Amino acid sequence: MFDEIDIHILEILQEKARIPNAEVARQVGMAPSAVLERIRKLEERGIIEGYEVRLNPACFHQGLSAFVQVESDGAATAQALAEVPSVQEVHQVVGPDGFLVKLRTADHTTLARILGEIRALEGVRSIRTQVVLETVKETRRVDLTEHNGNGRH
Amino acid sequence: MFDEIDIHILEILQEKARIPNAEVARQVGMAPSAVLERIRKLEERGIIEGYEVRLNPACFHQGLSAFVQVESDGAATAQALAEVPSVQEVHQVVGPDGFLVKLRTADHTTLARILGEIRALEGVRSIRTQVVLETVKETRRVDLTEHNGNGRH
DNA sequence: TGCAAAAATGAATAAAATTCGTCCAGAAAG
DNA sequence: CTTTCTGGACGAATTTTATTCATTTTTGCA
Repeated sequence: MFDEIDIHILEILQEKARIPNAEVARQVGMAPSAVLERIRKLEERGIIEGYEVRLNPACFHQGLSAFVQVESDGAATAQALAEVPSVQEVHQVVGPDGFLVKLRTADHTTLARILGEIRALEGVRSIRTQVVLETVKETRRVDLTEHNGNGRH
Repeated sequence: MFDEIDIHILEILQEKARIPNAEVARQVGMAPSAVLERIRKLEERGIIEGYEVRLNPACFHQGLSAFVQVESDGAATAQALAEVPSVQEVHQVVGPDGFLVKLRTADHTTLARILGEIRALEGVRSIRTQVVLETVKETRRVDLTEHNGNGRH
């Protein structure tokens, strides 16, 4: 599905996505047009899903994170959870009808309100909340180092 | 710290970060040079932390997610957890010396191995694992809609 | 080996990034 | 009430990129 040059390109983009294509070409030692072609194909194949800006949450009154274990009747709840503002992630986990929800709010007051909303959702039996004191690591990077050379998919 | 034009710019970049600056300028109805200036200042102030490519984890043998509750002696463990490959997030949570770890692996076999590694870390008393069956929502976007107009910080 | 498909190249052109002198509006100072 | 100062925004000029495409090179495979 991709070779070591693609991996190299992806590493560069993973480091700094808003970089000119010509600069990527320089770093991988290829013509800009060839690199452009490769990137386009990576996008077409869905290997690259998109490009995003990483914002500092604290600058937008979103400094408080929490995880909520939601025990619920069924999968219908997932959609409702996903639509709650401040909810960033909803994962269905193996076990007793559980969802794990990650959310971001401004402060404890807002958190309390959001938790109230979640508890009131149709089908929610109980919730257990874990407030984040400090985030030690938070990345979404994919480890590409082990993909050098092979790359079948 | 930023005004409604900055918000507009950030919304555009949040949607699609690898977009030409000239196009952003068009959308906000300003000169490209002015938009460039604003984006640079947002970067300098740390409001924009960076730009990243979003890759499809399934294409890189990272299709299985799990959350691990780690009960540990102290904060020293956090760093060790953060350094484990596959660990994407480490959060210190309020409660009995707990860390919440999010990780990504290829399959159950690899997961089992990683869990073994974590259990063996210095200071780790016990772990509880929740395997993700399905991820319903997963975003890192900041909700900018309520920041229109004010923007003090 | 040799063919066909895929990928890379390099040149040409259109578009974008970047720089910078100028201008304007609001704030602060006189 | 004017003057001065300051921060943005503008837009022209220049450098750099993006993009296209015809041509060449490489690759996979019969």
